[in-house]
Amino acid sequence: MKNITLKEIAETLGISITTVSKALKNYPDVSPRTRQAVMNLAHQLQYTPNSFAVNLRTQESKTIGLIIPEVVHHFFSSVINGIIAEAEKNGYLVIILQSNESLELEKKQVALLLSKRVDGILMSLSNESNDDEHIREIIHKGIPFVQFDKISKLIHSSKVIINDQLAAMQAVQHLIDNGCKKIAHIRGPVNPQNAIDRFLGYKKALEKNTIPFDSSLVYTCQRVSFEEGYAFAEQIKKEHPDVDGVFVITDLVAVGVLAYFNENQIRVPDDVAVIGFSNWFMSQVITPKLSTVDQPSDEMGTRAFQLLLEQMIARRDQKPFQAQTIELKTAVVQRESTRKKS
Amino acid sequence: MKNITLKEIAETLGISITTVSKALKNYPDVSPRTRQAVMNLAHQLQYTPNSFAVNLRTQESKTIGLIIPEVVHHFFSSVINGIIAEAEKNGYLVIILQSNESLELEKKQVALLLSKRVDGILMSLSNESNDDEHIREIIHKGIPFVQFDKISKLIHSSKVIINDQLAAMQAVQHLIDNGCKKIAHIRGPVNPQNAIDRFLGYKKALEKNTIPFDSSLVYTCQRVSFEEGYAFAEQIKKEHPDVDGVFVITDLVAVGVLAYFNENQIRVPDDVAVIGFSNWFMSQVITPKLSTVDQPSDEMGTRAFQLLLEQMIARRDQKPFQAQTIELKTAVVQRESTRKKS
DNA sequence: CTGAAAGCGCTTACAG
DNA sequence: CTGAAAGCGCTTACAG
Repeated sequence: MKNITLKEIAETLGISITTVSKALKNYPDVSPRTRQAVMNLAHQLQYTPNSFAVNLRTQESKTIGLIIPEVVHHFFSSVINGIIAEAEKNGYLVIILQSNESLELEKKQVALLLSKRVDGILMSLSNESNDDEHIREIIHKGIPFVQFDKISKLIHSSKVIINDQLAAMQAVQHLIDNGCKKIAHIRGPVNPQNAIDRFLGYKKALEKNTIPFDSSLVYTCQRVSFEEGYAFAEQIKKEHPDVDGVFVITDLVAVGVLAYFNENQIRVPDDVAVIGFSNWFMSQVITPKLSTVDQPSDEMGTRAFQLLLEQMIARRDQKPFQAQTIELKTAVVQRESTRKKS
Repeated sequence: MKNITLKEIAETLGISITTVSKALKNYPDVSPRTRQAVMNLAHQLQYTPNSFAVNLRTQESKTIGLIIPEVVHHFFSSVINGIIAEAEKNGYLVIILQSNESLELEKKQVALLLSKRVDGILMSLSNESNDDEHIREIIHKGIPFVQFDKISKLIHSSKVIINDQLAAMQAVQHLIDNGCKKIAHIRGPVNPQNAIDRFLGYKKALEKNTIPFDSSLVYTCQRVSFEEGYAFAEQIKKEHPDVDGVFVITDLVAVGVLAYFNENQIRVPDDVAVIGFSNWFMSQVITPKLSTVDQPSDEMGTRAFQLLLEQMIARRDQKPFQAQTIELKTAVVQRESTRKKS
């Protein structure tokens, strides 16, 4: 089936393409009669503008790119949800790419989006990202760009984040308030800023409560998986049988910890209390229900898109734009895994 | 930063745009020297073709659209994963839209993708979809189209599915083999084909085992949520205290059922066995671990894209194309929620 | 081997 | 109020 063009409408009506175009776009300098005739015919023929031509003419595609480490991930899929909803509301479509936590893939994907000439890019960094060249390229090209969740502090751009350090401090304080004396931390990989910040929050909380920091109580994930949680739980119990609290980088890993404890008759929270991070759905349905730090994922997506939109508009209108950082609120959610009998 | 165009390369080199274009695309009728010079300069200037112009010229965008009921959903997010990986491998980008199980939104999204002139559309129907007009529009326009998972039998297109009826039969047979005599079914909404088929599979399994079908044992979800599972579990126990097995439309709902049973000292599987569907990640970490039907989600995405690609290629080459249906294998996964002591 | 020209389908500054 | 024309940046059939 052929697509209708302005030309066909113009020919049918015996007027010029220019006038048809103007009528359709409600330019004021078209007579009401002509406008009406054009509108009617366009509607009747179900005319839709050829977006390829519009893109070329206007130099925008009303499409943005999103690069995210993983899609099958409760937190990230919720962020995606927020982004695509907000984008659609504003007439934008979203191309989603998954970096799989690989810097190499991430670089390729940035190049891909750049060559596709998306109007803007939203990004959460992969764990391997310690090299910023590809990101600087985005900014250097003047493409609107917003980082969220896993960001690089070294890149000057808009950001939507939480205060990971504070949130982690509160989580660990929560363990301490529940009577924990010897707290292990299963941290994320070495690169990501949020893993670093959560680790620093853990340290600070100990310090504040004059609990000595012991680096042998810190376990570092590579892939941030359920399996690692399980394995580290075992290792913790072997190496430090007297650990009575564990603060875990994210819920998925914490669930692995619980699985090991459950299977080995280690009572949670009585023997060891466990707190996760991110408030994944599964945390409220497992046994025992996992205490965690709630992090507004949907809102993170929404706000990230809004920030990007502001920047895209400023760019189109050739107005200056100030990068902004939005910090979202978090909250400790107490469930069974930390509720010690007192 | 301005983008480099063919024109600039041509002017710098003192040759024509035509020749630059041909050199870059490795046309044979360009002298090696010229080609080399063009290649060098293009590389040096980091030339990337303006995809807007290429799209307009070639009438394709190397972009496909995906409409899916929900993103924050273990099964669907895994399918997305399969799709975007396979698409990227083949040089395609994916625009993702979420219908939120709303027919109205779904229709808008189809129109949006059509007006964006994506090269193809991949779709899993919303629960409300009983009206096919918007889908027929896709096919009528000649846009390559593949349905997966939640399909309409009435639409003639390529499809990637599982045999829901058979899979459900096997799940219920599994309950029967484990000694269940009175089996309830928490089914999906009335519209979706897979909810209908799973229900039919349930009926068939009963029939085959000469267990009388009792419609009061069938409970119908509206939103297919954890909460509904919880509520129906309670209702089942009130209305039919002697039910000893429940087959649930999907794991998320089954987890709700387990939650109610756990909280009310109803022992699973000893008092009631429970089997879900789809093999969500959380099913293996809850207590008791949920038996379910495994459904290859990643592969479903991969195959759906492959089918779409075949059709896109056939269209480009003006070759005929036969719609195909791929049926993927499923398997009952036994875990704790059905392992009765015998 | 090279290049002038047409054309993809729009938008918009400009002339009348 | 209407329209001819230029131009966005490519690709490709065609001529030389």
